[in-house]
Amino acid sequence: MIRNTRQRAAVNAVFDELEGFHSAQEVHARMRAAGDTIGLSTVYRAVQALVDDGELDSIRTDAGEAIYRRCSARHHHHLVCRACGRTEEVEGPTVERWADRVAGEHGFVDVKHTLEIFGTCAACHATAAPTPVDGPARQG
Amino acid sequence: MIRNTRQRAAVNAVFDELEGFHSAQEVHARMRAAGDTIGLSTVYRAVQALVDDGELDSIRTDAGEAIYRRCSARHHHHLVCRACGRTEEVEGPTVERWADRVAGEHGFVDVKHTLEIFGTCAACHATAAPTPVDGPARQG
DNA sequence: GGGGCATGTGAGAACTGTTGTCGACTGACC
DNA sequence: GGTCAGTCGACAACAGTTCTCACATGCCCC
Repeated sequence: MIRNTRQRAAVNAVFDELEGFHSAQEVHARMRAAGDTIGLSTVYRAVQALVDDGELDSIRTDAGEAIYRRCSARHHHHLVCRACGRTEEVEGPTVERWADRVAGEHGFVDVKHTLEIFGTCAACHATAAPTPVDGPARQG
Repeated sequence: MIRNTRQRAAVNAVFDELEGFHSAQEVHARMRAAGDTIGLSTVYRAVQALVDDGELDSIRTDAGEAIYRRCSARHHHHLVCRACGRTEEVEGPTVERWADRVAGEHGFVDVKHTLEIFGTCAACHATAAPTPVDGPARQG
């Protein structure tokens, strides 16, 4: 039996309010700052449950930290500003087809792929800013 | 001044011998097993230096561990078997163009992207095997 | 070839993000 | 309201990585 608890709903609500990707630690800190007494373990559990339910998408930063974002259910990719963390969902049927075809040509089955695009958004390009979300160590 | 040390050359040599992706810990264990007295810190330093030099490519597993592989210099992506860790380099000019175009349409500049394809290779598909290299938590 | 010194090394501590543990709590079903 | 499995929260434990610091050594200059 899966319960609807106050804590889980609260974590869910936080992602409703937030734009872009945020780490579990960040969500925890934000909730504690807002007066919520939720534990860090609970935030991790709630976030993972939401990922399992398909409510959130998770990616890993270059630093190895998992970050999360409320996403649409359909398959898509992310265009992430490495300066402000702003995220756009983008769809690429071309890429899906290409990935499936290439995998098939090499005899691979049960294929999934990860694709994230990192760049500097127009707004941040004008004003140099710090780097909350790291891009890839190397193009690959 | 960057020195040519025995240790750095040894780490480099290990990747010459290895196929597929391997973690720093794994390389360290392998070198120790071979009688080398290299320290773990040194392996991390050497590996990062090689990544900086473009000699190695690094990606993160879903578990957050950084894994490395000797790669060709040109831009490419990886097709990784999640059962045996076998890796194929694949090139996708279609994808490169798509990523640049999409980023451009959203006003993003200085764009880089990560793309990894995870699947089960033909050989492993026949024989169920354990999972040394995790795929993505969710397609994205 | 030898001296000097900046750079690299290695062992282990420290740090960070994440997961596991355990007693207490609580929401759903009766 | 009673029962009990699922959940909570504090904290310990864990894994991967980075930092520290005393010591070693490769390279430049003579």
